[in-house]
Amino acid sequence: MSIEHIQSALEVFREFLKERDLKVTRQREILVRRIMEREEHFSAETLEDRVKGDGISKATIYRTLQLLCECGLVEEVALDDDRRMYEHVYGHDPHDHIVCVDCRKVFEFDGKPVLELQTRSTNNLGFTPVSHRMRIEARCDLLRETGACDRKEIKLI
Amino acid sequence: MSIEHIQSALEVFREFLKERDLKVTRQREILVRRIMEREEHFSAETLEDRVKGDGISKATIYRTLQLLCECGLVEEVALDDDRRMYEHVYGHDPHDHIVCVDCRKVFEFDGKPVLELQTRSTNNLGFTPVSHRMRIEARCDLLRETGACDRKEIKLI
DNA sequence: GTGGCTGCAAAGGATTTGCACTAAC
DNA sequence: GTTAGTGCAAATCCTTTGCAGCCAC
Repeated sequence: MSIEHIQSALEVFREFLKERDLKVTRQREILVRRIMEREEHFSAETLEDRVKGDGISKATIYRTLQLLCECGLVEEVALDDDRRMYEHVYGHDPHDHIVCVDCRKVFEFDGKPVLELQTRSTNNLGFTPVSHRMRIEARCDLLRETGACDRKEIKLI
Repeated sequence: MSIEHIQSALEVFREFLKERDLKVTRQREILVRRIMEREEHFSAETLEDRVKGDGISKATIYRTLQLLCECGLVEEVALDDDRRMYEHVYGHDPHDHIVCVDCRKVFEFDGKPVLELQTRSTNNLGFTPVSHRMRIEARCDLLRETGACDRKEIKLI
């Protein structure tokens, strides 16, 4: 993500904090930068690695992640059943994830069909849709054979 | 679930155990019965409640749940982010879940469209589909207004 | 100066594990 | 009799929390 985009994400977060009478701290700014500068899924632990040397405690990381989710810059993703995983969604198109059961790599695919399905399923039943969480488990064997690998591919952890 | 269905689920489990040279124990049989006799999502903890008085330890519950998932009688469902939730899928049509963000009730909806989407998305990208996990969050306000509530509705926990 | 924020360490809660004993087969 | 299963308690792992001092505003 470009420096300008990171700046504007930071601006969004500052605005959010101001609205709630919360403070813009050194730690919060560093965390936003470190999150935005990489297109990579992360956990509290891997985020801790990214800010190693910046003197930010684990507790602050967890607390800031909550704020970033409420603010909408970050979302929790259903990649792992043992720990919470996150991604920043600032300027991203909606998408969902495929996890390869063999190599554990994570792939993103177009989320519009899922969103349509979400709208249809809920409306038909008398709900107002809010959000969804989805993960497809699959094998990437065919993918590797054909080598037709032009989509976004992200290695988990 | 009728007594005959429970019996046949038990038979499936016994067969699975035999294939792996594992033993059919009192605890395992009781757990299968208690799970099958209710159409209700459950966690290790609520299952512990269901077998209260049968003298089955927490450790055995966790260990048996793993076996039942491998065996295919039970599946983990993405209902809660804080604990593992399960349902038995023996003789059930494929379905996914809507959780109301207000009242936390859980509703099931037809899973065929999601399965089709799973097949399409993975095949297009060169994967072999395995499974998926999905939860839609929504508000059941409209549903309550219209009272058109003829679908399966399950209260969580 | 006030009120929120941070770091630390301790607490919490779900799940797993080591081990001696018990029970299927 | 052999091998796996069980119960118990301890351990593990992720996440949250209490609190005293610190820093943004």
